[in-house]
Amino acid sequence: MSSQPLRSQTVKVKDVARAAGVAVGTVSRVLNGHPTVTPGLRERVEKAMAHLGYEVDVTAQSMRAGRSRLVACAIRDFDIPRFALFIKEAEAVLREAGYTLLLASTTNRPDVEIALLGAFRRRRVDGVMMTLSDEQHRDVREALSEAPMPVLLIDRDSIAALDRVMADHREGARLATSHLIGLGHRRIAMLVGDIKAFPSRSRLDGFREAYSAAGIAPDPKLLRDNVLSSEDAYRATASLMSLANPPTALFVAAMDMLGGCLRALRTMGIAVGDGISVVAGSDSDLAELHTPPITAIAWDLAAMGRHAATMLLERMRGDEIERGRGLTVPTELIIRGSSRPLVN
Amino acid sequence: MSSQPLRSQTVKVKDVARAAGVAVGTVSRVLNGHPTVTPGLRERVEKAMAHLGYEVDVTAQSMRAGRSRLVACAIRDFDIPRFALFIKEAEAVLREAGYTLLLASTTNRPDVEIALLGAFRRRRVDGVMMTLSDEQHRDVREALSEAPMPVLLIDRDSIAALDRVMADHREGARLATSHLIGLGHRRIAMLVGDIKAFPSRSRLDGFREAYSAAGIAPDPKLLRDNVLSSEDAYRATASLMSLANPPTALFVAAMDMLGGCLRALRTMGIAVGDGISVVAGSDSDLAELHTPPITAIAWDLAAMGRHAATMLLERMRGDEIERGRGLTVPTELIIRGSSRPLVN
DNA sequence: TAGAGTCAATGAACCGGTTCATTAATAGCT
DNA sequence: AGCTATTAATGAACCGGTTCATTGACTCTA
Repeated sequence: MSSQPLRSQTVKVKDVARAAGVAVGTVSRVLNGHPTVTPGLRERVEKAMAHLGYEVDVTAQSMRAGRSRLVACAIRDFDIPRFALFIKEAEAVLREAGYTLLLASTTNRPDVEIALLGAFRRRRVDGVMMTLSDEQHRDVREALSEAPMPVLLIDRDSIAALDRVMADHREGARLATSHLIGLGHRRIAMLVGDIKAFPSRSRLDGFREAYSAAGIAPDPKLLRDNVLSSEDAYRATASLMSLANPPTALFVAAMDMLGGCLRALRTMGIAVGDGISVVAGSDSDLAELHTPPITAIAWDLAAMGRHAATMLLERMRGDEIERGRGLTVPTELIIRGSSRPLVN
Repeated sequence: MSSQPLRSQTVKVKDVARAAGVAVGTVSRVLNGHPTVTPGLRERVEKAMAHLGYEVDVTAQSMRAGRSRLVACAIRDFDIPRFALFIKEAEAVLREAGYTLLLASTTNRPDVEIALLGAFRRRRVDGVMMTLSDEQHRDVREALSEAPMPVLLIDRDSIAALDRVMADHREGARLATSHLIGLGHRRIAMLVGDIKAFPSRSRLDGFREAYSAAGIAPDPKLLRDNVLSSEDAYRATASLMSLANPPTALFVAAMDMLGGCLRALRTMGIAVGDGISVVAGSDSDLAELHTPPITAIAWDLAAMGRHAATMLLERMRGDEIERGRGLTVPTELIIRGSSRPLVN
């Protein structure tokens, strides 16, 4: 105890071994909690490590082991409030299990998705969770099938060989649409995102299912897809409300697009509830606290994040599990004041 | 071109070298774009790499180089909508420069912050950007000063030796408070987060500055600190409005706490604007689209993210720059309908 | 007491790149 | 032609851990 702990920068297992009077193999075994180490020796090694301020070099461990204890998460845009919750919960579960989360944005482009998968395998990432811009894209599917590490899809379903965590958007959309039809609405406009991806596709399915269950048909002119930004939602709403025969209800099914829609209605002087009924495809403070409060579809993104991380951990552990498990989180409709009976 | 590209899994520089009829050193130099390679050889090596499906092992590169091309971002809670924007922009700048972002949540706890710094250095992370729960915490400061990689503080200012990117919360709060005082308000309640951290501390400074500039003193009973969750905001608002002599204006200065506050006001049947003036410390869809719209302080978090990444890149590049640069992003007050003249 | 069996400890080899001292080839100059 | 200067290419050594065949000490049994 005479000297200061040395600069940990340059302390290696070899130095610890020398200080403790053991072989490097023994230090390594102490480091990894291997059981075949005599308690006395273990203590001596641990003392030496503490005294020298030893810190293991994870890059060296990774290179030797061929794995990195890194899990990558690539989503189309993490500037989506609800997605942050997903990531937060997934990160907590992964860190608890000794993994570190690596984050990247795909900007919803197939070429970026492919490039990122390449970057992840070069980094010897142990697992990936990601969204896909287009589930049918050939090159992306090829890149996925060639990936040496397990990949879990976030809110995507069309690759049966992979694990998937989804929300039941179809049921949510069906509930929302039935609710509006039940209130007498027949001309319901729908704003969705990219139909090539699962969430918008299944929302559209649910929408149509509700219509056919009621024995009526939706007006295709009232459908707006590819609504991916606030500005898109603003424009779509404005154009819909400018139609000669405008909709009586607006189902803003794309995630986080309510703001743009409400902005347009306000600009045009259309009152939510009275002038038009509105249902949001995802819940938010805005939906809850708007006047009137907005009826919305809700699901547990925190649970989705936890499930995603847990499933991926099981897969990385190499547990004997069937290939391609799909887990669907339920959706519910929270009825508020923005959806009202149709008055002639 | 007779055979299929081989499994890249096991192709190493050695294999590429053999196939191209060159030494491993040459392959390495081609890989890294080193200039001293004859064009003909370079092409042969590149052909061999493509044919064999060669992929570098980044963990091996990291171990040899002692750096990882990884930048860590640790913030208290990334389930804060505006923060997602910061991360998104920072990630884009970093990826452009060849770095990958590593994400972790500190849950605003010093022990987690210290543990994460340890994990980052063991991973040979090249740079860190992070928030701090308590800028004066001794152990955290020690861990920071011992960090071998550059660290940039996000919205923190008290460690002059480190690079920092901040928002001008003091000025924002001063503007907001002056605005309310100008409208005749004297009993302004303030909800802030943790005073140990820069944002809340400087907001409080700005608040007091506005009061003293007006030659009056705030009522200390109307200050609520440690408002860190929606529930905290709800309770703080409810308790303030239940006072015998309640405030006439509410300055919800903590980030993203407007929802909890509005929920409490709605529950108590107090009308925003008429019953009480409200100013939000951060802008949002909710603030903009509420009825009435909420006066709010805004700043450019995307720019903060870009600046943070850029400054960190400069530091990692080892540019000759002064130690501890601080960059402050301006704040502005967006006046909307929720802040009204005091009527007696 | 000799021999077999058990098990902790050892340390060289290995993971897959990069680096750099050395070698070889070429160009330039007188 | 002969010598030097310049530059490309080589490949062994190295980065810092982990692994595993081997060693050696000790226990147990006959």
